Amino acid sequence: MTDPLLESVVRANHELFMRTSDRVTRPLEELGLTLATAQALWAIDPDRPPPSMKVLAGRLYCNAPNLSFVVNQLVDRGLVERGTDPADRRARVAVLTGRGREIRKRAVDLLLRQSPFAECEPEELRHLAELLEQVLDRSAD
Amino acid sequence: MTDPLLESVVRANHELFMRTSDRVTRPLEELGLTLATAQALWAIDPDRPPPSMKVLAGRLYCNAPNLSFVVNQLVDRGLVERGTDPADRRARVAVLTGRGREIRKRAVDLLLRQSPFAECEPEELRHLAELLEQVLDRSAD
DNA sequence: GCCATTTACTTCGAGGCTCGAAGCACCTTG
DNA sequence: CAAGGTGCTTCGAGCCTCGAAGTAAATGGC
Repeated sequence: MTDPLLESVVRANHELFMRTSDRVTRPLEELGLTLATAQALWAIDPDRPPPSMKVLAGRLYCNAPNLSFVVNQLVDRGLVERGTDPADRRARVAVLTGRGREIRKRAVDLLLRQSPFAECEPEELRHLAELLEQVLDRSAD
Repeated sequence: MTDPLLESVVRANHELFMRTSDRVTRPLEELGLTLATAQALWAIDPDRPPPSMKVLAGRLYCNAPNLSFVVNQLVDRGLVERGTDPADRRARVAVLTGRGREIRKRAVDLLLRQSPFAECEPEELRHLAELLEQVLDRSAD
């Protein structure tokens, strides 16, 4: 009752993720980052309004205490500052510092270059992007 | 210098993995598994000769001590037994027990059903499988 | 055949990640 | 204004991961 095609796709998805993680762990250390902090940094787009803790936790599929822990690491490293949302004074937002923007740029660049997808032709990438985004949209909660 | 298409693909791949992990953690607990032990179990194909610790560690992108720890959990739960490779008596192999085969089947089934890819049309799956396997092969070490 | 080296694995200890429970501050509803 | 809900943090426990060190077996040089 298991679809071999589905199994192949899911396995490939997992393996591509793990392979990238494996390749990237060492170089990230030189930026003072772990995989968890790098992903959190990636999730803070400097060109958009700073996200609240709740929004960030949603993006990273983790819960509030975990996110608090990770953001603390970024704050300790001077990459992020906590702000207060004036519209809802309960909410804290994560704001990138100048150094945060710089390190984020380097971390994302590293993640992309080390990914097996980096060797794809533009045509393949276009195709993959379309298919994967479609799957993501369709499974949106 | 960052390719938006590449970024989109890498991000989608990561997100699909994390979303699956998130959905699957609770149900796996009912099988007595964590994500780490489930992945290890998945990596032991009952229809192939039992893999050595070294081979398993390679498949899971982890190092030897980590794998030892994870396999110990599977042994403690009665899902795996350690054997000795007669061709190289240094090497230990991971052999699924009867219960191991049963739980593995259920765990893999769960992983596939909960994956966002489960909602794909056969045509999409075929397409994705082809593209992703190609990326994997091309980046093989 | 013997000893040094290499390989496969395990144990141990430290540190990072993740989570539930509990508590605080603020918002919202009546 | 009171009661309940929401957003976040702290705390403690458990799991995951890794490097260092140690054991057993295979390999290579002599």
